[in-house]
Amino acid sequence: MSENNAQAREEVHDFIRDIIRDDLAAGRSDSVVTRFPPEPNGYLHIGHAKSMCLNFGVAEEFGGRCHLRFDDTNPVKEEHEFIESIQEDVRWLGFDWGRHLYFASDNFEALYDWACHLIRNGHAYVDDLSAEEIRTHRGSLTEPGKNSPYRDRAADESLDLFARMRAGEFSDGARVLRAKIDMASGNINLRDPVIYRILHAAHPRTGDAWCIYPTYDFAHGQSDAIEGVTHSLCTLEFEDHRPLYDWLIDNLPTPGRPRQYEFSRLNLTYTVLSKRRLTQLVAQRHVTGWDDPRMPSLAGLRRRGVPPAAIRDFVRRVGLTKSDNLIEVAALEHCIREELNQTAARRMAVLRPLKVVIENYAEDQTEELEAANHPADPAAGTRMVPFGHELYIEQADFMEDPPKKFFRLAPGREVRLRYAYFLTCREAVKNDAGEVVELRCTYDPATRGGNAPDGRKVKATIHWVSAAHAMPAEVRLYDHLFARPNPGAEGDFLDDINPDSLNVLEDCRLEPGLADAKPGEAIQFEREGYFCPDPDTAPGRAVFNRTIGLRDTWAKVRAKGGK
RNA sequence: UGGGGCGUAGCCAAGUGGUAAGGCAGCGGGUUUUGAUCCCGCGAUCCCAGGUUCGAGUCCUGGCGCCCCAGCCA
Repeated sequence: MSENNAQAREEVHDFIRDIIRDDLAAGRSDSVVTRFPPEPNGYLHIGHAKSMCLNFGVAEEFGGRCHLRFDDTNPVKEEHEFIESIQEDVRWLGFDWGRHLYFASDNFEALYDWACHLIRNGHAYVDDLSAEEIRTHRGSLTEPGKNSPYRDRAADESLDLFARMRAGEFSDGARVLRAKIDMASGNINLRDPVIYRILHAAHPRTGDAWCIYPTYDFAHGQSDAIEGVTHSLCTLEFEDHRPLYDWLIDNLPTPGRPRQYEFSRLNLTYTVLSKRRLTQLVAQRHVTGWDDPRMPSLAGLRRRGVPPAAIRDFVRRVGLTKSDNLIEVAALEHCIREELNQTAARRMAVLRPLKVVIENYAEDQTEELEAANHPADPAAGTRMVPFGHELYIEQADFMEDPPKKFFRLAPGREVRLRYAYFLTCREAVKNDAGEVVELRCTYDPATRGGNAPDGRKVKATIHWVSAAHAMPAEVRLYDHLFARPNPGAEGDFLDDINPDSLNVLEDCRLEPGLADAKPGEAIQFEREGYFCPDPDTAPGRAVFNRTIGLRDTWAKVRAKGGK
């Protein structure tokens, strides 16, 4: 964490920051104002984190400011729920817009006036063509478009019609306002783009005040200018819009001259990051909601237990360019482990319990053993863990007939119980089905704490929990939501959903101190991974999420045929 | 056959004419009371072909490949 901050303080270099440095040096700007401009039609995801880290990061590095602005120009898709969740997520990621919270809808009146300005100057006209007709007039990628028959109607007539559009005289789609640019342009965005449409829909903020709404192109750059934004940073798909962005600024009496620059969006393997697809996953119940821990949404990552610092670090590491990219989730997972390794307290928890009876440990005896909260950080202190005649260990830590490289418990084998004693397996008790259901073992009282006075070594240390003191819990294990690296690359992305992305373990046994774990608190279950209490936790029902497992080289050895 | 971008290792990514950083993944090895962490070591004819230059990933010319654009979405 402290290391991340130290790195963040070093001067960051990428093409956007180079441009800004140049702008400042050349006097093209004397300050830096950026903005993070979500549309409130869904939850924020890790792709947005890249944009936030850039916009808020740049503002901080250059002593400027970053606004949070909602691009709320399409009432049919936008909802209050999203306005709330987005603010929560931005704060959680660690960013602060101060008093600079804005809405494009705050500018509706100014935008309307500017639209009239355009009409008066012969730069816009009301078109009576239908959506279908406009489309056919637009031409194709290789053929120029045709002028609308209404293109040259008098400014006064357009002004009158536009006022009547606003007054609600026409139905949805009956007319639109178009910028008058060039129907033959190779850039389709310049073929008289629609800048206002009729939408008889209630807006989350302006209610029924309007029935015409500006399009993105007519709201975004102007809002930038009104707010005094100097650098409008967006993703590559808007590169084609920049000539229109500039054209509008050039033809309107805007107070400032914002410049748009584009960078490539983030893509992750085994993940889907388009709002359309994420919305579909939620709506069709493939996940439990936007905050399902398998979702790449910030709400999902938060519930999963991913620390915001890990996300910021990840974004820093993947860099900023204009190249298309598909980053391996392993890179994200590395950042999560790195952060959690430093911050998470250690505890013991048995996920798939196997009962161990210690024959030479008195049935009514109990003792408390000291365990480090973070072996690499003495300042984290220690805690006392109860020990007794019956324990639970991990089923995977015992094999009746172990392969050569298996170091854990087996009949006749001795291992160390972490922070406790050496333990030797004497016998495996089986049920009628032939499954091992209990281990009869003995311990060596001389090895208290985990070291043998005679210098005897063991090849493995395993975790355990006292049966009499254990706290029962449900633990949810997650895997990638998609089974293929690039979901939907061939066919429907829904067909690539991983059927085993969620594995619920209902009968786990936890070290009793875990009853005090706070919601969202990161804890390492030793030898298993990083976990955190889920909000589904209720009195008498503990639920933990596995944020991510520890790296598992044993799994690799096993997979390589070590069997 | 239009317009706009992008091509450096399996995945990201530095490099701005002087002889290919770094991270992730992978593979070896060491330490270890977490098969974790930590530490050490290993990988590139820079999309291709010509050209300019003493010298090219960087400059020029010509190709090839990939991405985005024909919403009254953003």
